[in-house]
Amino acid sequence: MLPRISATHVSVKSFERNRVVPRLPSAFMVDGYEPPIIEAKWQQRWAADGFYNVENDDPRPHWYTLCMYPYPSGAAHMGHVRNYTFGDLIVRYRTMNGYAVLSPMGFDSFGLPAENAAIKTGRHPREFTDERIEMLRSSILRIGAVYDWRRQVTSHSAEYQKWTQWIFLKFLEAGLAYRRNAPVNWCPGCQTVLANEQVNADGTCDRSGDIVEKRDLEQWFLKITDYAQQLLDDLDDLDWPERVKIMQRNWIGRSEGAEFSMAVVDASGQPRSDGTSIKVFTTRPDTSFGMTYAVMAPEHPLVDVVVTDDRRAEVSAFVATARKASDVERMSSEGSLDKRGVFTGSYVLNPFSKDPVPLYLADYVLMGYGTGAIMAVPAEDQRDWDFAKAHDLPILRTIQPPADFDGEAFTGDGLHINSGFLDGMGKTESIAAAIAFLESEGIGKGTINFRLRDWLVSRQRFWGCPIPVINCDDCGMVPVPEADLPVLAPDDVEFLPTGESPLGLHAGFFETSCPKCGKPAHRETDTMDTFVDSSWYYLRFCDPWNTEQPFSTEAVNAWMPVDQYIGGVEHAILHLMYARFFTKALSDLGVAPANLREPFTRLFTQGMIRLDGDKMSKSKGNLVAPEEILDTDGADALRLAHLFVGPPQDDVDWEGVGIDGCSRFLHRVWRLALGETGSAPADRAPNERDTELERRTNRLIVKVTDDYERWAYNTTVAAFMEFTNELYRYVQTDEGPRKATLDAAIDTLMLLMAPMAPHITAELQEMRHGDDIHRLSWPVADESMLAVEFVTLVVQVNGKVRDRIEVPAETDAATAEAIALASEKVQAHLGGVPPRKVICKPPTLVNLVAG
RNA sequence: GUCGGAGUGGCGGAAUUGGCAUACGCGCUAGACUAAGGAUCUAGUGCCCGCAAGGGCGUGGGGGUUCAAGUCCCCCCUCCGACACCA
Repeated sequence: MLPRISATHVSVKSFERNRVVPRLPSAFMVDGYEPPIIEAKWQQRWAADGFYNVENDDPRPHWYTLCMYPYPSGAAHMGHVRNYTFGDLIVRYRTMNGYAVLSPMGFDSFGLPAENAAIKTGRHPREFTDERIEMLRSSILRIGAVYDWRRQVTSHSAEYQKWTQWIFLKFLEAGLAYRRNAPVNWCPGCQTVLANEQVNADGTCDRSGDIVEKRDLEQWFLKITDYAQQLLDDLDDLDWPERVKIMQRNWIGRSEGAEFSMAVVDASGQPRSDGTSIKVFTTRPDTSFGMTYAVMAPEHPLVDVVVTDDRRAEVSAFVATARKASDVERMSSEGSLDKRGVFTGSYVLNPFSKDPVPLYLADYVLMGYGTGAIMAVPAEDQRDWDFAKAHDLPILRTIQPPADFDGEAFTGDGLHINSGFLDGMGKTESIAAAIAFLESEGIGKGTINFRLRDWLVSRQRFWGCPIPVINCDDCGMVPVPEADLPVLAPDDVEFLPTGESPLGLHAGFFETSCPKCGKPAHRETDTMDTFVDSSWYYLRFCDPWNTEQPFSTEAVNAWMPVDQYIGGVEHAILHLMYARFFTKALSDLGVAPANLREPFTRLFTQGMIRLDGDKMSKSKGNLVAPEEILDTDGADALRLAHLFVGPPQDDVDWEGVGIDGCSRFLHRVWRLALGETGSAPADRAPNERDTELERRTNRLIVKVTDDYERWAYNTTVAAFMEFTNELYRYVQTDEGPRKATLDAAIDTLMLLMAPMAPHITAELQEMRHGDDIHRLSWPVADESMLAVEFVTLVVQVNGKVRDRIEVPAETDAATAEAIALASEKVQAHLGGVPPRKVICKPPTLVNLVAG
């Protein structure tokens, strides 16, 4: 019987035509291991028997394993294979350890590719998406991963959209969702707004190549900044990779400082009649005496007020340029700082020195951070230094730099000078004193600033979840009543290559009536960022059948928080931050349980797959398709290869993934388990060699269990190979194997390998014993068999290994020293002189320090 | 620029707590089986000197701590990733 292999790989015609050697299972002719056949068999059985479907009231202890739900891009690629291999082995391992494991799968099914395809082909994105979901689903099945498919969630389904919109309305009601004008990326070629990820690094449009501009448009935001401090604080308790936590901390960007107002004055220090002042934020209020000018962002609302008439023309020109400038131009103007700022003609009064200092506009000050204006202290800030040099502004040191300091701005700590009442103080002390001064003067206070901005969630797109709001000329913005949810995008739409969302052009969707007054009104045509969908899907998995609410608190309590979340490190910031924000907000709104403050207890971020150093992706055209390997070497070999290639968190180069070695190993296991290698087993009392193998078997249980717990899967596979090599030697000895010993060794190996190579172990277990390996319990080592009888005593002279001696494991220090000194090799290196010092770590090491 | 991660044989990597560097696999070499081998089995394989016994060197580079350093400390180099004017 031939294994089922797709015709293109074995047909003689294709062989001759392509002159390519077809990829055949390396050893299928010599043993009965035919992965495509047994894998299909077991996958069908797992799908049919529902063993991995779990109920919320399952009496076993609960465990929730989740892989980040994928965007349905078609057949699975190697990144999926890697991700789901990790997830699946945990599901199977935890199940064998007696847990009820929730392992759901769903699809992040809104997004641009489907919409772009619709524009290209005219097909509705839903059709396209549903098709892709089926492709991905079936190729995930072929990896052998098991899920509770009853719980599948797709973000474009009507039910899911209904609850996404319901949650949005809750946020709106609570003031967590709001609308305001914001600058967005506008592509003049496509006549539409672009998401940041659609803008290339050089500031051009991903699709048309036009230079993207900034435009002000009404946009929807979610108030994640309300949670900035909590999002920062709660990171500490999460069992997450440290680098992800660091990235999140940096993204939140908390900084302590002070905020204070300065009166706008003329050159002589006379305040304006309207009493205008500007507010600045600084982290270094202690350096205020060194402020020799101040700067506002070009977008600052007071620009028009403070600019003097003689400067107006120049300032207006500067503001216009700065606003129009793309990010590219802003960056390329580096080095020409004189052109990146302009004097307003006004001054502000330095409240510390009481001196008037010039007020500038410069594009290095951002409206979106702090107050949009700064005090400039060139002596202690390098950007201010550079700007001061370019504009011939004075520089006054307020901190004494060390004698050997040869830099420009000095940002370190030191004693204050030229600083009035702060003179002689260090940094910490003077910051406190400066804040106290601002407060006593009533012009400022200590404040905390975050870099984190509110989350812009509106997208001018069709293929996303519509924002459930109606705009009425009389009533303004009116939420869609809950009974009318979900608001769904229409089916009969035309996709034009203009880039404009078809929702606004579709009268049936756009034209509606106001739920409040009943007059004609218009639907909101913006849809939500797909990150909104992925911010709560893990909650829906707990209760996917609920038609009354997005999920019940009981169901969520049964599983949340996720015990193990697995995904790519590319989501380290946005997705994980948004999901954490949603969990906290839903908890505060009473939708999620009050005590659920974090969604993901443990996070694992896997490395990327590269090909010759490049990130493997469809757009780069360097994909290695898993299908071919699944058709030949099989899913188990592919899974093992992914696990064996290196530590799970590291990036891997596809070249290094050794399928052949893993396939060969599985064939070896197959032949061993079915007695196709070595001498016939005998029934006998255990001899020394048998007992040693039993000890090794028990040690393997300990080693592998430990490895599973600490994600050291590459060394687990190595241990399996090592053990199998040992068994080969064992069965090939003259006296042959002892049946009971060999069977126990192989049975144990099967159990330990089952989560990683689920098909072959299931098949062999069934052939050997007629039962189902995945329903058996994880093995426990026999403590009495873990002892080691003999160990190698390493003898060093001056730290260099000079001899190795087998000694009983219970050898004590004195004996070890005596044995070491008795070694001829050691004596030769000591040169007959007794050692000056002896370090003894019995029973494995003695280091003799020569005199 | 700032922050983070990494650098070990020809290659992927192992060494969990400062204690035998290079487990396991790939590749390569030799042998066995064979009509044949891109199958299978067995053995060898860090580099240098040496017939061998043995010796020397060796974890990006330089210094240090220690009886002992891939592992700890300081400086430097290279590569990768994230954020990029955040006051």
